[in-house]
Amino acid sequence: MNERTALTRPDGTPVRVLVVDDEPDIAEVVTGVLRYEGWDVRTAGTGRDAVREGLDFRPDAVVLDIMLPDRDGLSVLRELRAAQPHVCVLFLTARDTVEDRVTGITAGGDDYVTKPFSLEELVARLRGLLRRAGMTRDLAESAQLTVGDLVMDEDAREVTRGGTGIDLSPTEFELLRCLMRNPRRVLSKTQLLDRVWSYDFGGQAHVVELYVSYLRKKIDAGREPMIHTVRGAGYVLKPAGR
Amino acid sequence: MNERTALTRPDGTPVRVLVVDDEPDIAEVVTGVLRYEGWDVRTAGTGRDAVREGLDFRPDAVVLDIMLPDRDGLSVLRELRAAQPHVCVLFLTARDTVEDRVTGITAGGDDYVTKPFSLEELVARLRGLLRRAGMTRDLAESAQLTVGDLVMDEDAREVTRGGTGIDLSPTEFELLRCLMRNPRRVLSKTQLLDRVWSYDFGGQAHVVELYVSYLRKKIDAGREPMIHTVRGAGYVLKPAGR
DNA sequence: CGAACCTCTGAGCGGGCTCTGAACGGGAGG
DNA sequence: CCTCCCGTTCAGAGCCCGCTCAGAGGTTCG
Repeated sequence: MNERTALTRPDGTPVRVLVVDDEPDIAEVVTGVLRYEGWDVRTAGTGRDAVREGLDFRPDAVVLDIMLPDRDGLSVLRELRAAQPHVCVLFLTARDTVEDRVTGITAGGDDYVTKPFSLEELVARLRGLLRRAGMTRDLAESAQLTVGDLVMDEDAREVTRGGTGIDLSPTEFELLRCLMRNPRRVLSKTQLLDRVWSYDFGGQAHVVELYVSYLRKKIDAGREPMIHTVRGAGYVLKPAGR
Repeated sequence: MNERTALTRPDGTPVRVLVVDDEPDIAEVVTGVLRYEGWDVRTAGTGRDAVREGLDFRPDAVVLDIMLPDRDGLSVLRELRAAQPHVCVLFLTARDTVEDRVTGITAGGDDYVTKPFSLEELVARLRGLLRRAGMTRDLAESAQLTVGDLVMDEDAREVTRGGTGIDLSPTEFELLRCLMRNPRRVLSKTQLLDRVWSYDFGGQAHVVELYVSYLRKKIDAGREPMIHTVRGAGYVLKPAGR
């Protein structure tokens, strides 16, 4: 469990998420990372199971693959919504099915990520959904991350240090978000690779080093460093000075 | 929820809307976007259900398909008005039924949109109806949107920046409205497609880029830019300078 | 019936982004 | 002090993303 982001429902119990995907590998890895976030997770591999679990489990949010073996993800959503009108949905889609199948969905506050996705992004999107739907306890829970004088606004996709803006590329942004959500905790290159890069990325840990180097140039440039190397272990982000 | 447009009734409770359409996809997507606006929404698929829900739910406004499987939308309206004389109605009509069926409706204060419609326009029309009917709490709730020195008068369909008028085509206007209602928040091309373009639009996200380009020429021309590209994420509208 | 406008498609271009490979430097341990 | 290895950084290739132009069809309006 990690207390840093203990995201709970208004009644204090953990947020409930139902994960629906027919590929066991994906279902497992998504379930794992959400459990790690401290949420209450159940899994379904078919549309039928999804509906059954939905009625029983009453989740706050559903991670739903659009392509299911037995039926269409959108019809599953309709059925779930009939019982729980306000449930949040994060769709998983293959790249080529994005345009035609997801029409209208993001307008209703729901969202989607395309396979292959990064876990960091999936979690961020899901947190965003829950926050905007007002399903979390902490109403002050804003889209703002702060570590020392470093501030990230996730909605505006803006990062500032000491008030001055910093431009980041998508990968740099994702990497920094991961570090900022785990301040003072050493993250290994493998962990960062698993969270920030897509699960089908075949590359080496060397890329992490490279992007840390990029980040340092933009964030620590001239100032007191916040990103620290722990030799043989990984990287840490700490407020400057301490 | 989005605090930016928390539109509430005089007693502070959310505005109530009844959505009546027999096509599940349309009912779903309309319901979704209205819930996203923070309103209290119920759905009916037939005229009979609509009347029953209307008597029970007592909505402030009704989104009503004129062509229903069991009965005529206008007769449904008559029945609803018998119980609630002042309820607002936004009709959904097919293009070819506009002339004969909806004549006189707008004179009574109600409004209509033709299928296929854009969600941005539907929401705007509905907001307009409620505002003019005095059903919203905030009477200062004007038809005016302001971001920096950029001002949009939704009723007059006029846009000015720094006092000088700007001519926009219908799509450009709708796109800008969407951006102005979400200042400082990055909107993805998919989100913009879903909100600004009709739900049956099969096209690619490339169109959004094109129209953003048009908007920039008219709004940012020569001045300090307000529309910003966030690579890999989407577009943001911000007051100039920040 | 013609003209102006609007919307969308397609193609080309420019540049940012991501990753590979290699060289360099410094720490740790022998 | 030397060596190995880990980490850093540079340079560059390729790709993808976003911007823009030109033009075809459709619609509206005079």
